[in-house]
Amino acid sequence: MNTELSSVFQVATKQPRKKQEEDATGGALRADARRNRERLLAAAHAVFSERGADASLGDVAKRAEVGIGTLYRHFESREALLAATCDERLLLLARESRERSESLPTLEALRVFLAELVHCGGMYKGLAASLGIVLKNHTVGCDATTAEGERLLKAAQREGEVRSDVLLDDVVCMAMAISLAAAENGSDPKRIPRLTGMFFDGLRSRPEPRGARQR
Amino acid sequence: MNTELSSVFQVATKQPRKKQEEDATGGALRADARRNRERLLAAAHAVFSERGADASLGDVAKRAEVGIGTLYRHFESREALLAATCDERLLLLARESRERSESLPTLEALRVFLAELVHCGGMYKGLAASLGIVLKNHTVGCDATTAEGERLLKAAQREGEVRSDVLLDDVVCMAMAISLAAAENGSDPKRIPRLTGMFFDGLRSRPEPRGARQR
DNA sequence: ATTCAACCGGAGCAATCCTCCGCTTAGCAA
DNA sequence: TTGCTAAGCGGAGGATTGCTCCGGTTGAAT
Repeated sequence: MNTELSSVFQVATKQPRKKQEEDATGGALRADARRNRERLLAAAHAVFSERGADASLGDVAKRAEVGIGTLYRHFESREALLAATCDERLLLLARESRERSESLPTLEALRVFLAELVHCGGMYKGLAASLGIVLKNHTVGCDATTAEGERLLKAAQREGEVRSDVLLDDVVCMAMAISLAAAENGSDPKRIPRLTGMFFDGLRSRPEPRGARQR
Repeated sequence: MNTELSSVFQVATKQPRKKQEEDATGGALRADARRNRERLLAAAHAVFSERGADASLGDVAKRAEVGIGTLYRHFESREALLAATCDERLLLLARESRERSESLPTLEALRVFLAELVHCGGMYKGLAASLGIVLKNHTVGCDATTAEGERLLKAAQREGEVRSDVLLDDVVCMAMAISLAAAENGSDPKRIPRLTGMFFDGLRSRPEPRGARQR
């Protein structure tokens, strides 16, 4: 939680040794390095898919037919690797959300965004637990998703639809929780929409002062 | 994380070998066994307090001046040990809640219960991540807390104050999430009440039909 | 005092994480 | 082509930790 989801903040993501210019996609790498990076990503996706987000990194390296040292050189930590592995998906999430928000009311766009985030947390078993840390890795996808979330939230708040004191981290955290709950075995399938809905209602600005309504 | 908070359900808690009659408190144990059990609990509390809920169990045994085997004989898993360690606290939580609910409106009692649960999740660093599993251990305290939560929730639902489709697990899960968020370093102190409040608003029955309210 | 089920303890195996450093090679310049 | 060297490779190995197993010990009932 687990493993360690003890301290939930940090920054991470450091490319090979120096000169990473071309951002996290690995642009300025030597040919062999680039090839290995791609192999690692593919292997990671495969292994995480079938064994969960806390699979052995040794297995990932093995599957990529690469030394464990190589894995660690490319990805500083499990979270960095996870972030890189989810990158495309997150990028897509952000892009689609942006498009959607042009034809949807802000609040609705935010709701779908949240639902997608929850869904993303279920990408690999156990991913939800570290989604918070993962999103802090400055990957193209992570940054895009974070930015988009911030944008939607701020907009909804400007429109008076959402409590003004809520932070994006609050939202991310709740998305994690919901993903987590969804992963419980024996959990009924309606739980996700139920929790998402509840959370969303709580997010909204209060229409009436509230005190009223007895019993 | 999770360590490892991958699969979140299970039952656990099995006393020594057989004849545990007197429930989890360890009534029918041999004198030496009982003594060791108590030492382990004290040590566990100490170690978990200073190193977090995912501290090495070897350290716990060492601090208790007991073999690691003894630890595992008494507590089947880390979660069982955690549950036993939190037992008193949970028992108190349940008792106080019950008393409180006699002088408070149900909804308010439920709110305080939730807040207390969140607070309890912060008892040891990293405890929140496994609170769900921990509560599933059939300890006196766990059972009492679960029962009390169920009672309050059901009552609030009967009174029409809370959505009728919500389950206790949903509530526990959200409490975990909030505890978790509170543990982030750099997290502002107002986050807990904010999140608890939001969650609570979401929990409540909707007064209006739904569609209404524009903007 | 005798007996034995219950209990103790820690050696030891297995799984992981992550670092460290000697060897290899891509890619550039002459 | 050849030579050079920084960048990259890879895996041995130290350090943790989890958990099991079993020979030896002891409480307590008779």
